[in-house]
Amino acid sequence: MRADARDNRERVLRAARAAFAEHGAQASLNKIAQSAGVGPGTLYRHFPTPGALLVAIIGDDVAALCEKGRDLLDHRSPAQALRTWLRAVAEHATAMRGLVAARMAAPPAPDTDAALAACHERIRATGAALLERAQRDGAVPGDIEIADLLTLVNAVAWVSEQAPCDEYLLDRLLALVRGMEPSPQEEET
Amino acid sequence: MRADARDNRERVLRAARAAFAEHGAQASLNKIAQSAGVGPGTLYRHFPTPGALLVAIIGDDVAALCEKGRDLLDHRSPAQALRTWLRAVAEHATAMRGLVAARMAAPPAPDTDAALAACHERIRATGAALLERAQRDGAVPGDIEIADLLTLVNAVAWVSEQAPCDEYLLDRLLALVRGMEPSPQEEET
DNA sequence: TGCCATCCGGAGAGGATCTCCGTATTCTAG
DNA sequence: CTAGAATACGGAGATCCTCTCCGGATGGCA
Repeated sequence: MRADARDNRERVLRAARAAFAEHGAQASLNKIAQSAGVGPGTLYRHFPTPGALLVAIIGDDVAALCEKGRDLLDHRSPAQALRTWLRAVAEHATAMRGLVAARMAAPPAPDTDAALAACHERIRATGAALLERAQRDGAVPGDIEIADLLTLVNAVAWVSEQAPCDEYLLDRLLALVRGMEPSPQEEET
Repeated sequence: MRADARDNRERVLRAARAAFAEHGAQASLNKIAQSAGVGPGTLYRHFPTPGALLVAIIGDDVAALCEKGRDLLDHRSPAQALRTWLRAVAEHATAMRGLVAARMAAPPAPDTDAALAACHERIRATGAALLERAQRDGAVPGDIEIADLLTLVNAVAWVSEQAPCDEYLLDRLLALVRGMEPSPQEEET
């Protein structure tokens, strides 16, 4: 890749991050290109599909979530570790303001970009380890599947950001999920 | 209202129902007007805001849900009555293909149309009666609030329609909600 | 330094939302 | 029945968005 192309790619990515943080998923790709100082053609050449842009933006965050999940495998309370991690997933999804929700909430469809599917899989595998540990511990019902749990968490994150005026909605909704009931003593890590 | 205006309003409503059923929330209002045989100006005069069109479309369905809720108050199992009704709410939301999700999933914000807020309130009141009955019966934890429960159900409905290939996703996700665990013997009404 | 593969950027097609206002139609009063 | 007033229609058009295409600029290599 040529040096100028690499520069432009970085600038677009920075602009996209800022735009999505401010306007949510309905940020105009046009304006992202404009605020990055490139033409629309350049944006679409670097990121042909919305999924490509999404993966480029959240790739680092996904890695961070997976690492946090690995760390939490050592937590003394498996159930709390799972809850803490799922809450981090939800918060991350909320921070992306619908960008994640629109593309990642549901399980991958057959036509999903391969890179996006890979993100899904990494999150799923991390969550599966935490869930299995909590289930072996007996703290979480055994009939729960990680894919459904993640889908539900994403849905909760999505709906929470529809009501930005209610900052506790996310926590209340998470507490409505089986296996996510907070114990009074426990606090987050 | 003039007779021709009333006719046009009905035609727009029919076209809108069909379009939303086919294309989901992102149906083009332009094409709705076109398929109704009216100009865009006419559509926007009758329904100045998206909320107005939504309320006109789902008004009847909301009434039907409330009536179903009243009927279920006589059901022998309060918990199952609540579950059955919430599933009906979710199915209705799914049938609207994102139209409801986009506008009704979250609690009403201060700037919500009054009519839309009224729909919310009618659903909430119906659900509150069913929930309270189930809670008195001891079958559902007492710390659950109906507004949160409905928000969660709407979120579940929204995410389920993102994955149309998985027809059981809605039921699996609902089963993940506290107080919604199905008992093996019970069946729906 | 000069050439070529690579990349840029903006014009523009196509489509959506929403507004405005001249025109047409319905209703009503005489 | 008719004429005027009130009401409603509808489409042109302003504005924005997505996405494509290609002439021209530019970086990297021999």
